Amino acid sequence: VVQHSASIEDVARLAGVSIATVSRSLRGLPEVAPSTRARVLAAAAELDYVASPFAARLASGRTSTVGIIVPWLSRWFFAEVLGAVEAELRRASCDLLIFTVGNAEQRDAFFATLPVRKRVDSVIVVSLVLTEAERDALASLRLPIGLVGSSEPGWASVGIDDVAAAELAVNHLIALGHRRIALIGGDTDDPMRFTPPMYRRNGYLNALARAGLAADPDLEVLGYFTTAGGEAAMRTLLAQPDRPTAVFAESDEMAYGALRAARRAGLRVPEDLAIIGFDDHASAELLDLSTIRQPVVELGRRIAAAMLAAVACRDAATHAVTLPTELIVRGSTDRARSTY
Amino acid sequence: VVQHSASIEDVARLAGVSIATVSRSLRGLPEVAPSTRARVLAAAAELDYVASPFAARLASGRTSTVGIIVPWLSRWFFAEVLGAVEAELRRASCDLLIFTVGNAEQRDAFFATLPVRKRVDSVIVVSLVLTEAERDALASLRLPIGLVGSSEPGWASVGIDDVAAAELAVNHLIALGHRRIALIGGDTDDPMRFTPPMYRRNGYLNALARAGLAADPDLEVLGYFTTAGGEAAMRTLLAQPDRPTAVFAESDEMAYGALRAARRAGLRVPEDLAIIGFDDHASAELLDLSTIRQPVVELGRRIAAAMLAAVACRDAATHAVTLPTELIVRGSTDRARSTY
DNA sequence: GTGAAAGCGCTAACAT
DNA sequence: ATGTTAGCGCTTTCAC
Repeated sequence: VVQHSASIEDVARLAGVSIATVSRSLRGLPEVAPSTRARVLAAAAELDYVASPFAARLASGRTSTVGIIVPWLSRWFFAEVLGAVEAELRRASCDLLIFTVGNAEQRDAFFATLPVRKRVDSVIVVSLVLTEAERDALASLRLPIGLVGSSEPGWASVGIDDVAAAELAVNHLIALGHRRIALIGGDTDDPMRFTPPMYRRNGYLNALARAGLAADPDLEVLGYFTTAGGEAAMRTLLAQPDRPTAVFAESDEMAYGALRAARRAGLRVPEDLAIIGFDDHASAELLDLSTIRQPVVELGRRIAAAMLAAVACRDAATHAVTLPTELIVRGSTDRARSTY
Repeated sequence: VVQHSASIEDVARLAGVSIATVSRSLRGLPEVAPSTRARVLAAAAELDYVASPFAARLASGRTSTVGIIVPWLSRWFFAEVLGAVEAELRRASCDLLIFTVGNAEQRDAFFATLPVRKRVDSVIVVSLVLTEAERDALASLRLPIGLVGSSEPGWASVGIDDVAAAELAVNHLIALGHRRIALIGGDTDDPMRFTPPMYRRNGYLNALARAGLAADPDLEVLGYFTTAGGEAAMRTLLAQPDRPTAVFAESDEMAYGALRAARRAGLRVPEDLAIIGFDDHASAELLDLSTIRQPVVELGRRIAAAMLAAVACRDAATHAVTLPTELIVRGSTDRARSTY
């Protein structure tokens, strides 16, 4: 005989109370006599009782789970955010449901069918610029929505100031005396529409303008946010007659590719070519790459907390929070800071 | 008025059938007339109906979710496995519940309370060597269990042959003529007990023995599976009077640290010091690091498929699958293979 | 402070 | 092939 695990009725019987009292005691509701609660807790412990979450969810209408939509799981930034979100939710014993939408097909499928329906009570969207249709689709859920890396009136969001951060990076290059500064970026017309490329490019252009430097379209090359793409982009840049002396890559991974291309071309970094990235990815210190650090874990923690709060109070949590970034100078832009 | 989303009754009414028929039609059960099914499907589409998973789970007793226990989310290997598992489960419209147990406290809490109880119908454990108590705790769930990176009689598992793979790496160094070969490893006595350190160290020792080389305890240093740890370990090794000429690091991330320490010490790689890692981590190619490639995505895909199969048929899926690894020779051991 | 009872929205056994 | 009905295991009013 398969031993059926204890139900609320078993606990009620053992404690000599009704199931309503068991429910109230176990959830810590106020209107229970301390002595009763103690008896119930003891009975529950003795029977090794855990409530069935599905029964509770069905009865209460609350799902105690939040959905999170991410482009990928295995890229550093997303894995880091996800870890922070998971940790924060676990503390509130809330479940996390992950949806990866790494390509257009998955993304369209997600917004067409909205597989979160009837199974989460809030949703977090990471690093996606939403189309109007997508925004409407999410809004139709009538659930609290939290954005990481973008913002929307009426919805909670956390992010960094990508424009200002990119300016910080490019200003650093300018301060070092560079005048021909290239950009290795993402596709601002990408149908997948991630947020960073648009903003970081704007920061790049702002910094140039402010320094009175002309923006040269030849110095903007796509790196597609991959190391291989960054390498190809760098090769393209180095093939030009009037080479840049410095490069701002919109992500560290693209910067790694740029570093490699530079090394393969026999250029010294930073003497012949200065390179700065963006993220402060795990390997950036190792590769002695200057970069912009963003508080990745904090982004995840904050948005998770905001969603928990939003579900708790029906109002709440529609703030847009901007977290600070930091310029990290290493050897790829400044020989004096080199760790070698 | 908040518009309550459609329930199965609404669909039944609109289609002019009973709720049982709706349920059968929507789940694709065989005993429904094609014309009836069409009417139901049309009604469901019109009402934009989605079934409540919680009601279905409560009624059926199946949870359609698998739990996965991982040490961390943000390390490359785990993120990669997780992504593969998620993709495979999503295709079967199965949910994934993640539990990170990155430190002893979390790990103990997990096995003490077993928060998967009543909420998953199978569980995957990634890269943990289970204590007897932990194994018993999991067994007490009476659920299909799947292991990645270890194995257990009666449970499904996928992994690589860590011993053989480590031998492959060390044999490569031996073939290049090295005689003093160091090991940068994980702690085999670590209370967290991850699987790789034990096996990979055994492979290292086997290879030495087979080549008639004496194992020198001074050449074994802990790198704790981090880049910083690997760097510290390498420094320790380089400080010795009779330096090693080659190093096998049990992970690429430790190898990165070793590379850095070597560079800082002014040593040429591979001429003065050959370094080989393990994983074929995303940055390994970039850093021109020789390594052992393991089929990370396939590990995840396989174990997920095994769990789905195990839940479908009550028997099934207790196989231990070993996937092949591959020696990747790059410039860190063999100048001729250098990409620079 | 506690209990009785009516659901929550499905599935599955049984009846037709 | 379809309908009826009894749960699944909780939460939550409403009485007491």
